[in-house]
Amino acid sequence: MPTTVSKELSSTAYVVLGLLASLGPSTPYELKRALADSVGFLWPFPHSQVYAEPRRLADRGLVAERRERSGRRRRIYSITPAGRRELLRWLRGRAAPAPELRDTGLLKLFFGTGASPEDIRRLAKDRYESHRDRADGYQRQREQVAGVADRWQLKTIELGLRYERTVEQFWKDFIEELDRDPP
Amino acid sequence: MPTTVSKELSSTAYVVLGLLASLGPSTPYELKRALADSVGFLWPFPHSQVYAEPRRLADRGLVAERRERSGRRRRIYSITPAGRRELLRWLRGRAAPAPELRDTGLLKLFFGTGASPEDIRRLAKDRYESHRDRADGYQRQREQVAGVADRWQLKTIELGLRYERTVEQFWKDFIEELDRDPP
DNA sequence: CGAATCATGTAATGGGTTACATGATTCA
DNA sequence: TGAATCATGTAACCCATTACATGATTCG
Repeated sequence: MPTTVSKELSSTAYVVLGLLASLGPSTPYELKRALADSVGFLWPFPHSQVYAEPRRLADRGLVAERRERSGRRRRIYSITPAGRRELLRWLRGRAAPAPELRDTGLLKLFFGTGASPEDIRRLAKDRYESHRDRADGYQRQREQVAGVADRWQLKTIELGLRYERTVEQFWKDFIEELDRDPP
Repeated sequence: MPTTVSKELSSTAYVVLGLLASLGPSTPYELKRALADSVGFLWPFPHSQVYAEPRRLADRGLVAERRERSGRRRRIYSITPAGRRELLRWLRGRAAPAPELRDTGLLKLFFGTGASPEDIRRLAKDRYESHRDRADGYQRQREQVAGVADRWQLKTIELGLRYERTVEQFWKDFIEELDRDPP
């Protein structure tokens, strides 16, 4: 059971480590819940991962696994000292280059010459509404957690909000441009 | 060799289809080049994929493969009528929900309570510069391709630019906030 | 008490990333 | 002509997604 870290862990792994560090010992299901109403908006993953990832981390000695003694015998994971060290090391290290946009709506626009003007218009409208709704969602979320979340977490929500508003505005402007200057 | 599409293709697949549709018959390496200076900023993938993906598409009958007769016998791919139909179908369909942020810098900020104030400051500075440089890159790219790219492609670059400026501004504001109100 | 829904997990598949490898060309 | 760099490809591994499955609980 080597505690040496062969290569950089996945971001999902750090999410799990981070959650375990702040929640204390947790079952996979508790991780899933915590994910849903905290980092989930930033780094979501399906619930199968909250079973797989802690197991991988346990193999590296970064979390410890024990079982309930009672009926269900659920697995309970807790972060180890080595896990805390690794989390901190990651936190202090340089962030990987920011990801590209990877927005399928934009991708469609890029190949838009193949589509009809109505298709483009539908796409724009669809994207506009979708980002507007998400921005509204962030705004509500920010109000809801204003009391409980810490300063840094609030900041991340703020960037989410700014991002969605930017994209919303982009599609809005684009629609108006289409009206002024139809293709 | 069934031309029926069992399930939705990956976005990477549509990038390849779209490129083949606009470039005409191409070798994997030509695809790689085209990717690098067009959609690459939107949907990048490593060059191993420009070999793997056309093969997958060929299995579905969406592209045709032939080999050079000369020395290298390189593979040359071209989009088939079925491929064009599929590309168009995708273009006209609803876009998948926009992706989450998935920004590792933001992720570190989220777990920032574990780090020291200096760590946070370093992170902010690093992210600020990185997004600023990328925004500058988009601006140059927009000027360079202003003549050749079509209207929709220019639009996608514009969103890239707006996005990067938004994030740049976020980290800039954040740094100033840290100065005003140190943690 | 029966049906939803929540809770809890495993299996299979496939795509993406990384690493490995080796021809060709260019150009100092 | 030798060293970079470009061109071209394959292999292996890992992780994420999807689908499958079945206990528990709630609640009408």
